[in-house]
Amino acid sequence: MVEQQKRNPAHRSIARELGVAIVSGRYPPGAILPGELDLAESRNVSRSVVREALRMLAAKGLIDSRPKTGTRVRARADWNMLDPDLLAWMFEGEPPLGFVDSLFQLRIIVEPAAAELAARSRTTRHIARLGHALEVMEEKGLSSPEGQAADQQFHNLILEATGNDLLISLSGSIGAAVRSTTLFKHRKAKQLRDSIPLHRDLFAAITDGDPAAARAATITLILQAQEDTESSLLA
Amino acid sequence: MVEQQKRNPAHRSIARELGVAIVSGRYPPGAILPGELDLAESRNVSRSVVREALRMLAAKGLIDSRPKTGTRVRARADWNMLDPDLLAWMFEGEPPLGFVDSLFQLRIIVEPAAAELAARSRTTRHIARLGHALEVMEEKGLSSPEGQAADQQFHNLILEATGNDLLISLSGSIGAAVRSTTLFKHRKAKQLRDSIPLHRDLFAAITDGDPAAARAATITLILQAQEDTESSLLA
DNA sequence: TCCCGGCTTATAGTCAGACAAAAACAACAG
DNA sequence: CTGTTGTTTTTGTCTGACTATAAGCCGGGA
Repeated sequence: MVEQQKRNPAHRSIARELGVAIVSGRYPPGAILPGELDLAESRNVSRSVVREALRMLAAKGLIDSRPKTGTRVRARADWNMLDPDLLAWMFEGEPPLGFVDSLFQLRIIVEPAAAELAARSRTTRHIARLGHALEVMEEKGLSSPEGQAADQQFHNLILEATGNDLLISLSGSIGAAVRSTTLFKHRKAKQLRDSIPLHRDLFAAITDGDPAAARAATITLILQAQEDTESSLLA
Repeated sequence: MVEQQKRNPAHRSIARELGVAIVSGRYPPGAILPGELDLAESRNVSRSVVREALRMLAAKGLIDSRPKTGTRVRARADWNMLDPDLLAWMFEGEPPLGFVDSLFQLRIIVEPAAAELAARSRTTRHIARLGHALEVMEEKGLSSPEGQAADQQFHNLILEATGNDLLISLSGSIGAAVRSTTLFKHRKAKQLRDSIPLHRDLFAAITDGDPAAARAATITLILQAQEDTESSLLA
């Protein structure tokens, strides 16, 4: 079963390129990007491709186009920071330290509360799938790609168990960002603490239907991840 | 100072129309929408306009296009539920009751935590602006457009005071959705309880730098809004 | 002097038609 | 039955033209 590699239409890569340029500050808020014709010529693509790329960025709140004025980068407050693409673009370059802090602050707000909800409304189906993900993590270890994928799925399953569509959507966004920070962790840190026992605690709390324990286990888990991540960013 | 009315390019309205059709279930996940040429002809626009609209929907995670297969509606889990446009489209028709519940569940998770943070890291500048918004609310009342705008801004300012970009972005999304539910409240409910005293409590807690009180006041505020909203939805 | 209305003009917005490329499906050969 | 090859449908890309919009200038009037 091979994972279908992502197709790559021109408008997608142009959007990515411009998106990275914007979030990395090369085109700061208020700046006006080159005209559609210039962009098309410099990238050797047609104007339609450029326009479709710009529409995508506009849909994410990054830019605003109007005749005569051109295409202007909108204020950061208007950006859809929780868009998975946008988060991924943020981590293309070096992630600003403050941004990593913001991410963990959001996780520490959302995920413990979600774990609490999950402990209340989980079904046996959820428990089974969580158990399976945990097993994979234990067998393959957290350094392996399979183990990391299982880790991702473990956390996604918890949010899914809450039955709240908005939280599930957050799951995808935060997950994408966490995937990126995990890269940094494993790139720089020599020795990471083993988080599998903590995952086991969390699993037990959810299985037992113990919201308070689920919240506590999640908080511990995130704080540990934060310490590991920050120490590797400073290295 | 007139509020600039929103420009309305064709690709935007087509995107809106298709977006509403998708979130309202007329094109359920897995369904394949009509070909670009059909869409263009039936809407009396050119194919480029349709394509740009589709790119916008794709950027929000709603659809996925590929040659030969056509354009397919993606699974709900892939949608960017926190996108302000998407939230607005959800409320175009009648908002599903479960969705309103999800929204309040998210608010009760995020906003009290944000108020706590705000009480810790607020600056005098924030306090001044919060105070001003509160004054406007008191003078104009919550039934007036100005009062409601001030209410919105009050809550946005709190999230802004946290200094967390991701939370600020959530502010825009949640705010857009709340604006829609507020419409329902005032449309159907005869008498709403006055929430201004609660806002005053919250303001005082943030000014005093009392995180626990800020959390408590916010919880009360949201619960009251939830009760009012749900009673008007049932009416 | 200052304000207002019309003019100019650069830029995004829209249109039309053509060809390229991907991929599902069918037909065919082994 | 299986692998391969061709066919065909649909999105993807290109080109070039025209339209609509709005910023900024310029001139006329209070």
